[in-house]
Amino acid sequence: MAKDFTSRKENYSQWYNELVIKADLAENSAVRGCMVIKPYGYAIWERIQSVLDGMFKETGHYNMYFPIFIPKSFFSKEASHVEGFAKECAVVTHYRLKNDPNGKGIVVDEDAKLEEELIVRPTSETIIWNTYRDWIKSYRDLPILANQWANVVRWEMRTRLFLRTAEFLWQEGHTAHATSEEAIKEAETMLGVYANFAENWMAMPVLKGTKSPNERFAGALDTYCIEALMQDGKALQAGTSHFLGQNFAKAFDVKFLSKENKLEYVWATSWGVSTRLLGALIMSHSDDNGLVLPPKLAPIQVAIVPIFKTPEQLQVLTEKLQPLLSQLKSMGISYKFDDRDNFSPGWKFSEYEFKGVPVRLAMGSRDLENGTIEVTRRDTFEKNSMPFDNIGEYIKTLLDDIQNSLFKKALVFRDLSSHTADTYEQFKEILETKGGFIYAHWDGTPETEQKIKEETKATIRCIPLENTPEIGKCIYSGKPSAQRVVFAKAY
RNA sequence: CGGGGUAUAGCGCAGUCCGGUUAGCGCACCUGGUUUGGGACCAGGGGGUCGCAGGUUCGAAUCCUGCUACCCCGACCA
Repeated sequence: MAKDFTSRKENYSQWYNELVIKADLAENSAVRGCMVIKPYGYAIWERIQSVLDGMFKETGHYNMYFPIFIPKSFFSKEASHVEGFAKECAVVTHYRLKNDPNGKGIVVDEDAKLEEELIVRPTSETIIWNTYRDWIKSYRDLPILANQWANVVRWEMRTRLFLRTAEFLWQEGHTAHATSEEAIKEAETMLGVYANFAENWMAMPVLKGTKSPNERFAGALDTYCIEALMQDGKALQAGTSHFLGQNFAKAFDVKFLSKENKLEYVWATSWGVSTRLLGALIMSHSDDNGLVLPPKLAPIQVAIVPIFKTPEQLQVLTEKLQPLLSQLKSMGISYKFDDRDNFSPGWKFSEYEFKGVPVRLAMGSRDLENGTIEVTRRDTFEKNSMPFDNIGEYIKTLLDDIQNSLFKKALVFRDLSSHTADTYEQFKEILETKGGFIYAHWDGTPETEQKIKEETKATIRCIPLENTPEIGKCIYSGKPSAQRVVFAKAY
């Protein structure tokens, strides 16, 4: 196989970029920091959307849509929220252009200045809670379990395809509850949905946990997250779910009359995942030959390449393969029958490898004589000549097998890349030599976390939920600690 | 906003130091032919205000001045 990519181990960033371009997922746009998602990349996003949306509906949620513009005054009502986002907001100040009076081109019409500037949403809590005030009067109006699929804009200084772009696609759930307990349960439920999706669909193991105060969402009382480990030993936050307490209800004056006829503030959550999941998916499984997609999310699960010289030969192969195509269709397996005559079989093989198609079938005159078909799996490159009869059933089990083995492989990698450190020296050495997740004791103060971040670039990725309490001493300050937390360098 | 770099065909680049015919190469594209079981080959062809503006010169992609855009490393990234 020809090496078309920079090796993962030599230059991870470059490998990642080449992969995204070559697999035809996305490219940089003419607009700084923004990305063009190409049809193949978008097809994967649509798979992610459809599975997640189904999970949301199953847990009682529904969709809605709010404006992309948020009046500046809304934005400043929750103090820590505005502080968290102020530095990366795009602002609309005018609503009209005009021809340049001095000659060429077009200029902003200064007469068309907005009385109040509009913020292009970096997230929608404020505009949604401003509306919830009108929707919620009684405990009978609760809960609201709403979600929105949308784009948001965060004006980042430096961007990377899928991982951090100035504009990105995501879903944001915004729920309203009568009690604190119910809201916390909601935040935890949605974290569970995300973890389930990551592990069982993306084949990507994740740690579930809560964020330290430093890393918490601006305006939240508690932030739950799932953290995944990439192949270069850096962590990636793959999804978050926030318990917002009554912060937004108080900021937007959202109150309801309880059963007891008492006026109370509403409890809130918000939760989201973005096109960053595509970045996570790419980095979790891909190799030096291109993308590797888990079958459950692959837009094309099986590529079928007939090998022919003449139209007549293609005709024979097409007829022979037709029952298999029907069978795959009836089994709900997505396939592409690639009978293009302007590309050689070798070209097609490479293309499906770049694109991470889990299973490739090839059939030519030799197979016709022998009653066989060639089956190649993308994750291991294992290639077998199989009897053509009943190949459909075999493919079904093979796809399941690939899905499972991708998860297992990623899990083994994560376990091998997880370490414990008991001293600061040990901690720094692991960071430099191995990377990965480091379980270490922390005294619980933002100051210590900040110091460690400044000195090592590692941050607390999460305080794991499934963790046995263990008394110890903070690696930095030596003060007592009740459990280990997970440190890593992060994207 | 600091430090470094780049700008030449759709993409990737050479040519610039040391000015001199008609600006070149690979990929892609078009035509014809031979090919097709791991990115085929041959022949022919189309495509360029050399980032922008000024200057020096008989002559500028090349030298000088100014500007602009983009990339990389930092700062930023709930």
